[in-house]
Amino acid sequence: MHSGSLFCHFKSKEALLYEVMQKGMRSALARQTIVLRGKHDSAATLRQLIRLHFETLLESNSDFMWAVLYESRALNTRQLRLIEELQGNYEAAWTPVLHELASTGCLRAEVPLARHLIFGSLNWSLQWFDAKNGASLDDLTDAMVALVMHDTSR
Amino acid sequence: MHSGSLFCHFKSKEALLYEVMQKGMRSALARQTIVLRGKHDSAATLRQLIRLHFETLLESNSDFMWAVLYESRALNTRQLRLIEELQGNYEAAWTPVLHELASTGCLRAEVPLARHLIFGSLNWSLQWFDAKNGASLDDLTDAMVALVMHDTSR
Amino acid sequence: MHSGSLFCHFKSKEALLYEVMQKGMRSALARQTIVLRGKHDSAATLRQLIRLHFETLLESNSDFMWAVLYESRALNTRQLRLIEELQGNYEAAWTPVLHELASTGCLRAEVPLARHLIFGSLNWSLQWFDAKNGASLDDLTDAMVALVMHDTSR
Amino acid sequence: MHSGSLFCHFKSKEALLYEVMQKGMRSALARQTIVLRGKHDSAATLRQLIRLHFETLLESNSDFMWAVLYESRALNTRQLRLIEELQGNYEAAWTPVLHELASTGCLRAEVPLARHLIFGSLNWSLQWFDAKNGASLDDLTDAMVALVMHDTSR
DNA sequence: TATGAATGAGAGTTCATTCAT
DNA sequence: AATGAATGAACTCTCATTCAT
Repeated sequence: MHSGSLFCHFKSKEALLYEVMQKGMRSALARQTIVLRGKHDSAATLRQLIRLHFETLLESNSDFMWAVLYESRALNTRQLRLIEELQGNYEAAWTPVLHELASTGCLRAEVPLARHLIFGSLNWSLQWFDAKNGASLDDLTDAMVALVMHDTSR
Repeated sequence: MHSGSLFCHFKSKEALLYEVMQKGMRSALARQTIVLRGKHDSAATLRQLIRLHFETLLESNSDFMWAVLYESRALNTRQLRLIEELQGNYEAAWTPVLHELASTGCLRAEVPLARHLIFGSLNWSLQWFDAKNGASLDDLTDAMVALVMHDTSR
Repeated sequence: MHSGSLFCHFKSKEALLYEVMQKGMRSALARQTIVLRGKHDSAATLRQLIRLHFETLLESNSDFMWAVLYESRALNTRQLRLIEELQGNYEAAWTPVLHELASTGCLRAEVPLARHLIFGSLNWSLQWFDAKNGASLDDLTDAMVALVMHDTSR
Repeated sequence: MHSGSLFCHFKSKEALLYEVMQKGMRSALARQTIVLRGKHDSAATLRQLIRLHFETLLESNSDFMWAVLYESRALNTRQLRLIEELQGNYEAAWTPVLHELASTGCLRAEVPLARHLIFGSLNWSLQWFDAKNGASLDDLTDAMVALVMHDTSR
């Protein structure tokens, strides 16, 4: 692409960034909503949310999450507020699931902090995950579930 | 500071960044080494490592970690290699502790992935932690330990 | 009009500008020539020239004069020379009329300077005249004649 | 001067333009105020105002007037409003002088229109005046006074 | 002939760096 | 060592022009 071509389609670089982030977040929210509509026990739901979030972060068409997580400072105040609202809604949907797991002892940390810590684990994968070699998204999901889901069977 | 003064002390902005990152990482490594020298069971050691890492990330004199985690792309290849080596050493020191915890069933995920996921939880706190209100570093440490350390008493 | 359509009709934006300026100036010259052909005393002729020039400047189909007066720098040398020649012819036609008025004492300034000053008064109206409210072109013409035509009746 | 140097001294090209226009207009207003303070008959005052305005337009350090008259569209709304206020004050100061001359029959056109037409004559000199050859500012002043000041002695 | 996405030269701006003081 | 004006490479953006449809 050449220097001026961007501006046929977007008013500014900022506008492109905003569009990408916003469209991406709406799509991620929509996919997450579908998962949450399915009737499953909360442990299965958490596994699905984790798996979906890894997809949202790491699949080839998911560059927007890098922008959402690391380029927000390039937005203006109004744009930032909307993106943060979308992120807020996305993360808020995890809270009831986490509460249910906490109530049954599967999750052993205060929910608000646990949510931050869990999203940290997931989001940080953008920094080190390499699709070419090493673990698959299923491996990651298994590891994450094993890491934070406590056993209550005994 | 005035615009030209930086260059009395550093060859370039890149050199300053490198100096800050390198000094910070060496100091973090030194403090971590002291913790690891103490004789404790691995559960207590992990708690101390977590607590120390939160300090390294979040205390007022710890801006260097933000640079290490988010500004590495501004370094040249040689500098980057050394910083990554220091980070590698820092994180590698956790591996034996995690292995010991895994062997006793306290840690229920494959160690290499678990380490990445745990560092993700911790490092991500830079994005949301606010010293002014909310949790303390002790709260964070408690939550993190509760989240990933499994109960083996029963 | 759409962005590419202009170039079906003109080689360049400059060519369009030149066409508009040139056509407009030729038409203005033609109308002025008709006025000058009529047999009138020089005072009446000046009034007609002034009135016609206000029309040429300010009527709705007269945007070309704005281009002639303020956009000439966008032309190339050859184009500029022709437009300036047309302007020169247009203004030169006033000289005999002004000389006759000067000879009878109706005009009290050296003709070459007077011509510049008079065209200044007229041309400047493009900057402040508002057809919607305020004076009419007749009002402007009356004011201009009253301003510069001296009384010789006494 | 090189491409970036401007921005050591001004926030933007717009800010430079505004500074130049504003400083220039304030200085022109100050000089005009001094002239108006002197006690003279209105004919002499008008001559002084005309002479001073030609200086303001045409002397070597007077490029700001070109900006005020032809580059205002490059300002933002707030800046434009202040510059137009300064211009308005500058031109308003002529009104009492013109009224006095109109009342004695020296000026034979309605004052508001006469003021516009007179400023047109003067301002237009920027388009054609050449200091190197031809008339002096005194010549211009004489011509302008002769053009519009009517004789009441007879 | 008309369209509108793509082009690229040029303008405006930023910022790390240099340099005279 | 400290200063801050000047530099120039790189970036964002505009707009006249081209071109495939």
